[in-house]
Amino acid sequence: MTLCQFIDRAFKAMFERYGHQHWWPGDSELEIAVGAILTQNTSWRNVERAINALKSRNLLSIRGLLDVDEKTLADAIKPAGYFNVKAQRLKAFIRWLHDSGGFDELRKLDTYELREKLLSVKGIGRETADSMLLYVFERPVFVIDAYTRRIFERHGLKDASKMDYDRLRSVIEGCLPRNPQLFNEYHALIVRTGKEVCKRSNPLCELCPLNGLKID
DNA sequence: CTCCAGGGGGCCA
DNA sequence: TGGCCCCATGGA
Repeated sequence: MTLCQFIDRAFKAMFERYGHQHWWPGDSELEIAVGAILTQNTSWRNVERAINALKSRNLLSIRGLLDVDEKTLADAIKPAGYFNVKAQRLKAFIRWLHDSGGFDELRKLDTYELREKLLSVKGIGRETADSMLLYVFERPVFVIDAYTRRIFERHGLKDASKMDYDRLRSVIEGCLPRNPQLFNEYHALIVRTGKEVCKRSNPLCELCPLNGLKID
């Protein structure tokens, strides 16, 4: 099957298996954005602990993150790992967010400009920027992560795991209508499928809902 | 014990 | 550009 056929059928297969994922888990724009930074190369379970710690210390607000010193912040987010770099990244992000006038002001920018601005913040790379664009700002951006690369590679897209981020993103986006709701559900289903059955340690993926789907 | 998890920056050829 | 190393906790 073609790449676009695979993309279409894969979504249907994953959705039939797992249903609506209700992403991004988080009660506010800020919580989603903070979670996007904290989850860099880190299990979501550990991120939840760090977010809960931030909440219990009343730090999960723009004011709170702006005022807290980096060492205190690092101590609070310890369970998420890389706590020193992530404390730096959160501080850099929150300063930028504040200086930019907050989420409401940033929403006025077009997607391209907003993406460039996000990428200019130290500690926000392409995946983190795209996660925020999709799940905070509801823009039709397809998030590429390790699960996405692995699944596409396994199902016949050669070198998907090595392909340039933006190239893979545009290839996939080219097969889909620019619908933020669809992109939201699609990425969430990929992560769900990756966690559930298509792990790196389980290349056979016998229970994978995508079994039998192959790109030519 | 080892491997991995919803990456990104710095450095160097 | 592309490869390598560093960051760090907690579960399997």
